[in-house]
Amino acid sequence: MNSPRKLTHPLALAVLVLLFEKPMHPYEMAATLKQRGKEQSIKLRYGSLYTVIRQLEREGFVEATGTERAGARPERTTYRLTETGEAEMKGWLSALVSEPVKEYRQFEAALSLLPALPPKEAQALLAQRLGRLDEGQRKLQSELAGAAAINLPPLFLIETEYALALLRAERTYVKALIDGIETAELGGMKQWHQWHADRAAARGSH
Amino acid sequence: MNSPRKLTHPLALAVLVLLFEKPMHPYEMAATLKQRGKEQSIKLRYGSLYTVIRQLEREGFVEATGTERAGARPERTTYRLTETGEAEMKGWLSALVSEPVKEYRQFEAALSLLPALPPKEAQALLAQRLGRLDEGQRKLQSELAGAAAINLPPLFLIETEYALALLRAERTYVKALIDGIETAELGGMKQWHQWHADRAAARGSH
DNA sequence: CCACGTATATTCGTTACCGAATATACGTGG
DNA sequence: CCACGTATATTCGGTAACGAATATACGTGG
Repeated sequence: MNSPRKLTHPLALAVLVLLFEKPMHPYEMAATLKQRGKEQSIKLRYGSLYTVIRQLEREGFVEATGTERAGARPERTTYRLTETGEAEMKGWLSALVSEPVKEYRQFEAALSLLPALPPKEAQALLAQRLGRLDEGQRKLQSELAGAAAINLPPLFLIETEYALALLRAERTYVKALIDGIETAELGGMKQWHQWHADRAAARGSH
Repeated sequence: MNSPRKLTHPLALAVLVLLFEKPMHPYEMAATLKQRGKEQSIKLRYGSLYTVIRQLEREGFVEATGTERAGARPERTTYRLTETGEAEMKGWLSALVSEPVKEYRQFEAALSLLPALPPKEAQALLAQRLGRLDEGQRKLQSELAGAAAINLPPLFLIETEYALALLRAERTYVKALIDGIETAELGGMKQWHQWHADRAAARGSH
C-alpha cells in the first residue's frame, strides 16, 4: 500500500491506465490523453513519455507486442499491460487517491519569503495576482461549460472541478491577505516596515 | 518581469533572500531555513543547495568572499549577494507573487484517472483521504498555535495559513465528491458502473 | 502538381536534482 | 578517557525528465 514505487512520474500511471483499456503505441497514448483533455492534469512531454515506457518495460509492468507499420507511416511499437502491471496500476492509483502527498507550491515559497519585499510593493503584487486568478477562474469555468455543452458527463471533469475549488480558495486567501496588509491587522506589520526603513537608511548613509 | 529565468529551483530564490539579509556559508543557510521552519514550504536538500549556489555563482548573482575556518570545523566558503543578484531576487520574487504558475498536483492526476477504479472502491479510498486530510489540518493548526505561543508574528506564518486554506478547500471538495458518488448525483455514474461490469463479465468468460 | 505546413512517431544529448557518501570535530555517558 | 552518536560542512555519482532534433507521410492551396 505505502511501498516506495519504482516509478514516480504520474505520466507512468496514466500509461498503465490507458493500457488497462487496450494495447496502444506511445504516440496513440499521447493523442488519447490530449483528446480527453488530460494533459491539463498530467504533464505530458514526449521525451518523458518514451522514458517512462522504457522504465515500465524494465520493471515488467508493460511489454511490447511487436512493431507494426500501418499504412506507410513510420514504424511503431505497440505495448500491452502485464498482470503485475495491472496490480501496480491499482495499487498506485489507490495510494494517490487515499493518501495526500506533500507538495511544494511555488506560491507557498513566495509567501514564506514575502517579507523580503517592502509591504507596499508586496500588496500591489498580490493585487495583480488577484486579477490573474480571476482570469484563470473564468478559463476553467468556460472549459466546464464547453464540456457540458457536448454532453460530457461530470465524472470526467472532476479534476477540473477540483482545480477550480483550489483556485477559489486561493483567491479568498489572497484577498484576505491584501486586506490584512492594508489595514495592518496582520501581526508583524511594524517590524516589516521597520526592517525596510532601517535598510534604506543604512544604504543612504553610504 | 516575465523573462525566462536562468534558475528555476525555488531554493535558489531562498538563497538570494538569505544573502540579502547578510553573507553566509551554505550550511548556515540551511540551518537558518530550518530554524525558521521554511523547509516546510521550500524543499531543502543539501545536494540541491550546493548545486544552486554553484549556479548562482556562475550567473554572477552571488560571489564567494573567501573560505574560513571557525574553530577547528571543516573549511567553509562564505558567499555574499551581488548587485545583479539583488535585482534578480526582487524580480523573481515579484514574479512569483504576482503571477500564478501552472502546477501539476498528484491528486489532480489521480482524479482524472479515477474511473479506472470501480466506483465502490473509489468511494472508500476517498473516505480514507478525508481522514488523512483532517489529520493534516490538525497538524497545521497545532503548528500555528505553537508559533503564536512563542509570539511569532503572523506575518511569518502566512505560508502556513495559505496551506491550511487549500487543505480546507480540498476537504470540502472531496466530501462533496464522495456524496456525489454515493447518491449518484454525479453525472456519468451509470457508464462508470457499466464499464466495470462489462469488464468483469469479459474476464469471467475467459 | 509541388511546396509547405501539419500530423505521425521516435531518439538523443543535456542537466537539474538528489541520495548517499565523505570528512572532521564535539559532546557525553559509561 | 574513549567509544559512539550527533552536529558541522561539503562532494560526488547516477538518473529521471525533458527540450530539441530527426524522419517520414499526408493534405491542400496556389
